[in-house]
Amino acid sequence: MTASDARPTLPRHPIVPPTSAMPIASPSPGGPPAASLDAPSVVRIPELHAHVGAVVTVRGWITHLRSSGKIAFLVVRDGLGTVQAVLAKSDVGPEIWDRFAQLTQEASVALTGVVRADARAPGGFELTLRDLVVVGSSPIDYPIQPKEHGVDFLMDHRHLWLRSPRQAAILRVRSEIEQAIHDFFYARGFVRVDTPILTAAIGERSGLFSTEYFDEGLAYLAQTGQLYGEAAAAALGNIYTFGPTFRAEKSKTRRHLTEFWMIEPEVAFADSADNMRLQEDLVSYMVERVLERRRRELDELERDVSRLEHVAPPFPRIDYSDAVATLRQRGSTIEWGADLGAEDEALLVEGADRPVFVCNYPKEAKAFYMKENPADPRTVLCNDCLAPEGYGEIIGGSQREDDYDRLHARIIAEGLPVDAYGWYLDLRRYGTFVHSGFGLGLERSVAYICGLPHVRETIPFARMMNRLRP
RNA sequence: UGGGGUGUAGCUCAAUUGGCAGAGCGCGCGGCUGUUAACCGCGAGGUUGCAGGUUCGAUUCCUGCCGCCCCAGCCA
Repeated sequence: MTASDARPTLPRHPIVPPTSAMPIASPSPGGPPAASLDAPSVVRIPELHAHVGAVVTVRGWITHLRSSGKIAFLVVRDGLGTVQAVLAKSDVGPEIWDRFAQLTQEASVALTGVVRADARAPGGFELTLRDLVVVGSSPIDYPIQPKEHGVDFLMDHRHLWLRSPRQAAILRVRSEIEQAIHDFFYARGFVRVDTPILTAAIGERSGLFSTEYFDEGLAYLAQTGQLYGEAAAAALGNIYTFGPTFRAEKSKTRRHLTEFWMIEPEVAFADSADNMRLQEDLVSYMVERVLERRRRELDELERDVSRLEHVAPPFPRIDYSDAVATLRQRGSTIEWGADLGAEDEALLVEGADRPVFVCNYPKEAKAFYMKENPADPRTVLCNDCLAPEGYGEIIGGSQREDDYDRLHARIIAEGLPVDAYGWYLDLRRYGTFVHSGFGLGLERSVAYICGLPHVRETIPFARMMNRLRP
């Protein structure tokens, strides 16, 4: 089975403007923002520049307070941006001045004032206050200060940590990547298929979470939607799944979560080479979208974007056997047949300016459903996609075994319960077809693109061995 | 699960050979009309992770346990 070399191009026209904050229409039904003190329009902070000279209201949370006797500064965050407001005692009278004195970090407020361009203000614009209303007060013990904190403390206060600019930037990039993935597949005619989270024992065999399931015994939280995706590919041609997945492995590393999000495309009549082309196109598009639309967030994260700008097809392809030879030359003690260790992966990708494919691993190192390599039956038709800068595996993919007898034999050889795989084997009985797919780890991809040291910051509320709350 | 590290004020961290428990930030009070993690003065704030041992005396040395971090394995 060969694939066309022609690659469909994605539509370049953005679906939404490439800004970090969408313009929000004025809630006043009368039309354009009014500059009247009687009816100040509510404005989102990124839009303030369009209201210079007008009286507007900004609603948000206090992030910082500074007072200098008769003049005061407060910084407010509305979720889309931050702006400094200035309060002069002589301008507002004692009542509002007293209200300022009672403000605390993270109190929610409505600030009304005149928008002014001022070089002394962070961001270039500020609000000269005329009125200040406390919407929700905040006790003085808000735990997160504008200073360094330890990771454990921050994770314990994750529900509040999210409010910090860095964390908000990460979540914006994550959302952009998710949207880019949907747009990528939609443009190529893929159908999104949602696969079950509660399953009977099936799929890969390492740690599974279980729960009681009525009279059916134990149900397991899905580790992959792939097998279901294969069934859907025979119905729809090109599909992808996008959802949470669960691993009860006792992994404590910067690359592991017990609950993470995975994108699993499955393509009918695609071989392993087609599969890798799809992977490099997808990863490149994700990076491109973030570079194009989330520059501000990458700046906030101090990401070295030059490390992302070369990410484009084709990615280098290294055969597993060649990789082992290269690694041994560079001093690794790896033996043919073993999976690549983290150190080996780093060594292989060293100096690469884009992700690298390692192809066709030994059969013993990989899952039962991967298709035997006709050119070297010791190996299977598969690939890992290794991100540079030490981020490691962000994708694992393979061509699937489409021969009934071989698949049946592999299930037996692995000691898996054949009964449970009856429906999966059916896919090879009723019109078997060459097909391939892969699993892309969302959190690892976000960590790579954002340049983060640990996946725990790439998801709003990380689930790890020792972390179930908040 | 294995290897390495770490645990002291709300937070981030000091504490000499085993000898009075400290600083910065935050918080309270006072001062200051352009601050940028503002600044200046005063003040409150401690079961030194837990249990035991050595010692005249333990934050410091020893044993056990617990939490967390990093690395490895499993994987995305």
